Amino acid sequence: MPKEKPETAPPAPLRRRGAAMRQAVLAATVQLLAEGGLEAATVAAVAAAAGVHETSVYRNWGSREQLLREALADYSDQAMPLPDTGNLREDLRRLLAALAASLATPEGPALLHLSLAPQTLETRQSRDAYWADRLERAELLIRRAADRGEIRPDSEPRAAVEALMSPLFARHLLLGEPVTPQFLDALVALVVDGLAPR
Amino acid sequence: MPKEKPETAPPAPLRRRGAAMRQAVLAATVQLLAEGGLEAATVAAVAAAAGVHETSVYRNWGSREQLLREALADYSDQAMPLPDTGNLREDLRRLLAALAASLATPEGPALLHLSLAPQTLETRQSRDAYWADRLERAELLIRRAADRGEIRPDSEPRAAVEALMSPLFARHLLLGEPVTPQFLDALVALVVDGLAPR
DNA sequence: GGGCTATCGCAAGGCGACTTGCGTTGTCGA
DNA sequence: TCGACAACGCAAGTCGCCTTGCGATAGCCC
Repeated sequence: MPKEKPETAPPAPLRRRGAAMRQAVLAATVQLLAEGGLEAATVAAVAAAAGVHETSVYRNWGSREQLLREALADYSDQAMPLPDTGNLREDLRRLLAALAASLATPEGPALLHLSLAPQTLETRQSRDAYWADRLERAELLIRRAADRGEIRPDSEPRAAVEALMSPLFARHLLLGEPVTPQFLDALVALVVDGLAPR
Repeated sequence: MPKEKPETAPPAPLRRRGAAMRQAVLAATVQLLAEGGLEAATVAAVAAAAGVHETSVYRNWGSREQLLREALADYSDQAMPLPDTGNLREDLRRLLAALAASLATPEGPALLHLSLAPQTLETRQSRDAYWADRLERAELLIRRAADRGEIRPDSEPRAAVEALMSPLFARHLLLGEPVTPQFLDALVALVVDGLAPR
């Protein structure tokens, strides 16, 4: 028994079009993704759940990859806060904890895995931009600390950010190890010490 | 014209079996992988190149994933040297440079991508073990430096190793950025400073 | 309200991964 | 040397991803 939004849709339109259809498909995708992970969200399953034909999915998104990408982009964008406590170590701890938490949801690994599937030139560019943006936002924390004189001015924020964030990805993708608070603390301590004035 | 090992194989067996067949398939896999990357190494292509039927591949390896995994494992195992120059910074520089170089070959990304394909419990365990082993070997460099008194004794080698190696993976997998010598230097400098006595 | 067009449903089909049942051939041991 | 059995080839078929051509319809504009 399919759920119906209690809206002004009396007998439910037999054939949804345009934005309504896209919305339905994206919603179905997110739901299947959350329930059964990546492999549950086949195009056929999504189309059936959305009450839409498979062809429409391909016409609107081009491929399964892009469908999942867009569904996840809609869903997980406000996942990286920019704390500003006035203390670099604390800022970094909070940022990384938030990132680790979002990676621990069912959608986190799905987003990661999508990011590394074989790609075309254009999807690869948007992927690169997506992650580069996330790194840049984290760099802000470090630059602010530099402005405060908390760290030495000749440091390389980019290297520090990658040294901090990449291990979280690697633990999920390659090591299969959880990101413990202890590990996070050790990581932050290492990098903050590395940035500190001598 | 197929190459023949100059051995005691007079008219070349029309139907290779056992070890001979496995060898031929693995060799064909590595070659296709190096030539055309992951997507070129389809099961049909590998089987054809090896002069073997597709069915034999599935009977011997179970899946394409495992075939590629085994082919790469055979191929890329002696890729992580353990330098011992007596200087931590130099040791790390060499280790990471070697790792970056091996990731820059056609087989490098293939190995990475295989490592994160959806896995069964057992393949995931062997993958975790594979990478954990590589991290542990790198930890040795840091422990030796600790023994030499080059860094402070209460440091966390594990966090340092992950902070150093993970960015190389992440650049390949998520950022699509090359690992430049400058970046490597900045990374090593950051971590070595973080480990140094105050 | 009637007509037009972009959009959608549908059927058919290709491709690659993977499976299964059966016929065929190597190869090793009696 | 000659079976016998394990190992391979072959054919047919399933499933998921993806494409294409055609007919049907929803929705917007007049």
